[in-house]
Amino acid sequence: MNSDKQPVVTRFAPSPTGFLHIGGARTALFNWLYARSQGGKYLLRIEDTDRKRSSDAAIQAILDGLKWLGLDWDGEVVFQSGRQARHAEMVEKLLEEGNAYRCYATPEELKEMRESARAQGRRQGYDGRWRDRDPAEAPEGVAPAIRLRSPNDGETVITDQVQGTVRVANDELDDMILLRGDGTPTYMLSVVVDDHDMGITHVIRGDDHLTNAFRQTQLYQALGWQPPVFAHIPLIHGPDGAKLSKRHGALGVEAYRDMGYLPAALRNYLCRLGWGHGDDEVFSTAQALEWFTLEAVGKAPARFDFKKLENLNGIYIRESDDAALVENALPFIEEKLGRALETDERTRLNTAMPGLKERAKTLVELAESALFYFRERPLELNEKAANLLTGDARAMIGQLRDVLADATWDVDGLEAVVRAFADEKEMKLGKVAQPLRAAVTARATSPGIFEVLEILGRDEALARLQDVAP
RNA sequence: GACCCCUUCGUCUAGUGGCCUAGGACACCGGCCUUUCACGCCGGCAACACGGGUUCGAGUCCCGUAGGGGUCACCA
Repeated sequence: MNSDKQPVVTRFAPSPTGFLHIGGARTALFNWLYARSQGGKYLLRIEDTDRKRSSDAAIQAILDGLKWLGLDWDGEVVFQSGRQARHAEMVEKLLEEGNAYRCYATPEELKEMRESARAQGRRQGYDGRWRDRDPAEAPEGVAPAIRLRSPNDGETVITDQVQGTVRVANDELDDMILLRGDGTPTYMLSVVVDDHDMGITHVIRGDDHLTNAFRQTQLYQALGWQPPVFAHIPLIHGPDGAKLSKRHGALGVEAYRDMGYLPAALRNYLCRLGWGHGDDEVFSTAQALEWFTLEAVGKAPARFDFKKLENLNGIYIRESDDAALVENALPFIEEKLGRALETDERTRLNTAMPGLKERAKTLVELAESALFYFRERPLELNEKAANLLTGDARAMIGQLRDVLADATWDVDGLEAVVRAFADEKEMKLGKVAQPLRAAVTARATSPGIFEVLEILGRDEALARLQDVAP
């Protein structure tokens, strides 16, 4: 597909003003998928040009989030803040060639400009008042910003891999600031210079950047550089249909981790948001790698649906192997329990896992449902369990305990005894099994009760029965 | 407001002019299985925003309308 061209290089370029939110995670995923599927490189660049709004904690959260998601990047992380000299150098070149100019307009002036433009219903933006003005007229003591002298005629066209051909009239675009009055580079300048210097061939990002792409294209042209291939992917929206952002309901990926979602499930789900491969719903990352193309990315924004993620996560949990699930669920269990699990308890957890994982959609649910195995007697009954253990039921449990004491302690042996007991009492199995479950697990739902009894062990199980018997 | 983008079941989507009386998945509602809850299986509900064209034929192409979204900083 790309055989006669240079190798693909993509990048994910978050600004460290907060955690890695779900939209960013998907952008990273798509960049990663595209680069990896093309045999190219996927780089990471932290856009910390605005030092005031950036934080080390945010940088760490982003790195951690990407690692947790399994989106490993090539090479060293590039910090944009470390490249300011290079950015300024390019502006110098632009200035020399007459493609940029100094602008002495004050913030107040600019504000006025915007307000009157809005009032008159005109395009908002800088009016170019210093574009051709003699620098000799520069006011005293004002540090100028440097603006790009962008074309006023014609149009700028982008051939976007997702959005198609998009064009805008050049007079819609004002002269953007490249270097602030204090000499620091703006985002527009930095991205272009960095993407160029890093050899980025494909810029895949949220389509909230689509309009930026026009300005950036003009900058590329002024610099005499070949613009990268653009692919603006639609945003992820919240349930209300509005852009999901840090200040609008978006959660950091660590929140998904804490809610007990598996990285593989989240990757799979994110793939299905805006991209698809026919009717395929559940597929591995390896398969996504085989199938992924930018062409198949849709143009319409998608809403985030927790129910579907949850369903997918349940599938991944069921398909996970027991040992891995023990590792993954352990932190959740220990946190709820308030203590670490002993070695033999971990073994028990592993043994119980097939029954547990069948009915959990998240690691949190999995942990919750496993707790009864490790709680200490006497168990605190939840409401439903308490309702099950009526006076009659407790009396029955007392008798059942005695017959159970002589049972062969495995699933078959236990089931045989309980069924015989129910027959003898002329009770339906459920009438016996439910109180039994309540007594042993302190809940009304659990894995198969005979399996639970076996895993719990004779002594512990009988003691728990004794606890609720009259 | 200006510019740009979008529009198939509640949600994610398949669909690239005839295979569509529109398919799948999640959710929802029934049923089966069953010691509970899940799982699994079976069945059901449910959509081409609207209006004009083009065409023998339109969910698919064109135009318009409506609705939604994004962007308009010396933020990124």
